[in-house]
Amino acid sequence: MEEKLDLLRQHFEELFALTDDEWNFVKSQFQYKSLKKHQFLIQSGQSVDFEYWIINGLVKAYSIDDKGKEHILQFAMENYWVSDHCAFQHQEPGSIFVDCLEDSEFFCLSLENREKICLEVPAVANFFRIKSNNGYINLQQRILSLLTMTAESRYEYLLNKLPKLIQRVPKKLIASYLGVSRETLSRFNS
Amino acid sequence: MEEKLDLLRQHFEELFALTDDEWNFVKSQFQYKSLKKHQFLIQSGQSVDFEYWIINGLVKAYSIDDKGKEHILQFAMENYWVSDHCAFQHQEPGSIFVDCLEDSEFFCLSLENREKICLEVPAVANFFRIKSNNGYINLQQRILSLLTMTAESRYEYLLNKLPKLIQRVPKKLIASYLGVSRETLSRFNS
DNA sequence: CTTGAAAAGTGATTTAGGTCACTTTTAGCT
DNA sequence: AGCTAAAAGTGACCTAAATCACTTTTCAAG
Repeated sequence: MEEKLDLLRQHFEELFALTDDEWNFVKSQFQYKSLKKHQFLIQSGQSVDFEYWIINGLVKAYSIDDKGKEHILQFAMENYWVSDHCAFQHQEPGSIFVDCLEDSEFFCLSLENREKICLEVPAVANFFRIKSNNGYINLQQRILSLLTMTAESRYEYLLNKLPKLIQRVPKKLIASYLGVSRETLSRFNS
Repeated sequence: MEEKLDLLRQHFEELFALTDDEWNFVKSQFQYKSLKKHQFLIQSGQSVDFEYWIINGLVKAYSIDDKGKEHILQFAMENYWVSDHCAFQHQEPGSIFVDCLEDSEFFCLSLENREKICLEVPAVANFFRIKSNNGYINLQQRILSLLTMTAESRYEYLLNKLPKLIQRVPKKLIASYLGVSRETLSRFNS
């Protein structure tokens, strides 16, 4: 477990250094969780008590529309953060599902503990500030790609940007992430 | 000018209180800017030296595709923050335009000054952390709406969510924000 | 008030991508 | 290795929305 916590410390310290005292306080606020492929991390309708840092593994976050179709909001793997951020932040029942595409391990942070470490340790507040800002930037680019690009060029773009992800994820899920049908995606490129 | 700065202080203090000393330091890091309708705040290809808090007025942030078509990323009015966040954060030439739909006033914050006040005043770091997180949540919802809803229901949704905005903005810009053609939007509801 | 430009509306036509139905391929599990 | 189920490919057809071309309405500036 200590090595896994070290990975998390490294992750924090990519942006801002922490003293040993600060880190010992910070790490005590996380709890560990492990899930097998196909198990759920978050389910629509249930409370969302944590945001999750992924130690290793791969998950998908998605919503299900009225016709039962799944729409992928995010793929998240090792070193990523994932949650139903909206439900988590407002402490209300979630509206999306997150489940494991591979066996996965997580460090879990409650809202209360997140606010505690952010107020106690300014470096952590700054860490989450920069992380959220980067996340915002990524989503803006995804929105622009949805507004400006054809489904085919969004696919090419993703192939370039995250080639490793494409390997690990069935194409029908990629299709759902891109907002295109499985059949149409299958007719792309060659 | 002091009243305008007071508005900014109130904006910060909606989330975290500041001492007078902190505020005096923070406010000294902003500069004022005023633009008339149709003037540009940010232009594609140019450096993006600031992020902007809008004192009053209304702007649109958009990109232009290869066919010259405009795609609206964001409308921003009083109390909103706007920039080409990607270019600003990475200090590289911008790829979007921001121009004024109405006469507008701004407080401008450089990256250097933002980092300075965030490191100096933890409440400010926490302010931007929460703001970015909320922004992230909003963009996730917009992505979901693009993936799951028809153009018509996105329009109805926007009518409910931001009725005041619809009043202030020509419908062809709303269409561009929703990712639908002007003509198609015009055929909706009635 | 007038007038020129921008915005909005509308019909006709085209098209990207969805849906349905079925086949082929691939990947896990005993 | 053999079997089942999921994933991927493919043809035929359909539809939401784009595009094009034009008219009507609204608005702002002299």
